[in-house]
Amino acid sequence: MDGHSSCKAKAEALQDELERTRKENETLRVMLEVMSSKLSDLQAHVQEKKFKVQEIGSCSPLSGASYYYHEVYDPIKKPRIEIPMAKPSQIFVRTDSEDKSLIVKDGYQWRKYGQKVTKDNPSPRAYYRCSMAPGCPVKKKVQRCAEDKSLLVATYEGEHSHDPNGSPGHTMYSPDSSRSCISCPVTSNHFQPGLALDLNLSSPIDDKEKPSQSFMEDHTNKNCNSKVEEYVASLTKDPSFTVALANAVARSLSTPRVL
DNA sequence: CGGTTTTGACCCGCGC
DNA sequence: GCGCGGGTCAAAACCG
Repeated sequence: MDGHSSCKAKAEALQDELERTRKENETLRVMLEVMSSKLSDLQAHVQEKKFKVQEIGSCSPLSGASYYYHEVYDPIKKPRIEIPMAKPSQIFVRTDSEDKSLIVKDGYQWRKYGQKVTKDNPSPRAYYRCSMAPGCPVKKKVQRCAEDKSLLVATYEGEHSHDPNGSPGHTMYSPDSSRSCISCPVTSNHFQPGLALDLNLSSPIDDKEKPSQSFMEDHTNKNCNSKVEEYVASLTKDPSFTVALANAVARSLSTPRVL
């Protein structure tokens, strides 16, 4: 008699779990749909930007130069403003706000040549030059975001005259190229997740910056799952994401999408 | 000992 | 012309 009741209890437990899994699957399906929706929006956005860049290139007296839109985070005026300019690019890196070092790990070796406190930001700005190849013209400025101290803003100028391994060449790796990795989404109100790039593959493996591209890839692969978990966790904690999720669900119910 | 960091001084462009 | 502010220089200190 005991065996029979325990079997029944097990069956109920399994059914409960099955139900829970179904609900979880449903939730994940909705999230996937939202992600797909956002991806489509972003792709449309990128296409729009490309079109604008082409327009600027054809109108500008300096149309020979490569121009693109520079995304600038300006917490005082607007969440994001876009200024057409020649080549400097910005990345945002989430770090520990207690960490005083202005180090952005991006696969290159940098030599610091100056530090200044600027008027609009109490945090000092650090100036770096690329030290991987003599004569490499690339410079970068790193400064903490005035509003969000845990956020580092790195501004790059110029293009590397060598590859990330330090060997000379003209691969023209640039921080704004596709090697960027979204490893830690920024969920501040001023940012849309995915628009803030984070190159800081924060790992205690080695404090030195690794100039090896393969290191970056290996590291990315090893941490891929945990990063995805981190990403999902941060999304579910973000109230704005919850609102966006609700809106997206409402939208998908009113206008069914064909994927 | 060589490379890097720190930091005060200096330079230069810009607005008034 | 002057003052301000951002960017760079360069000597000293630091570090592995």
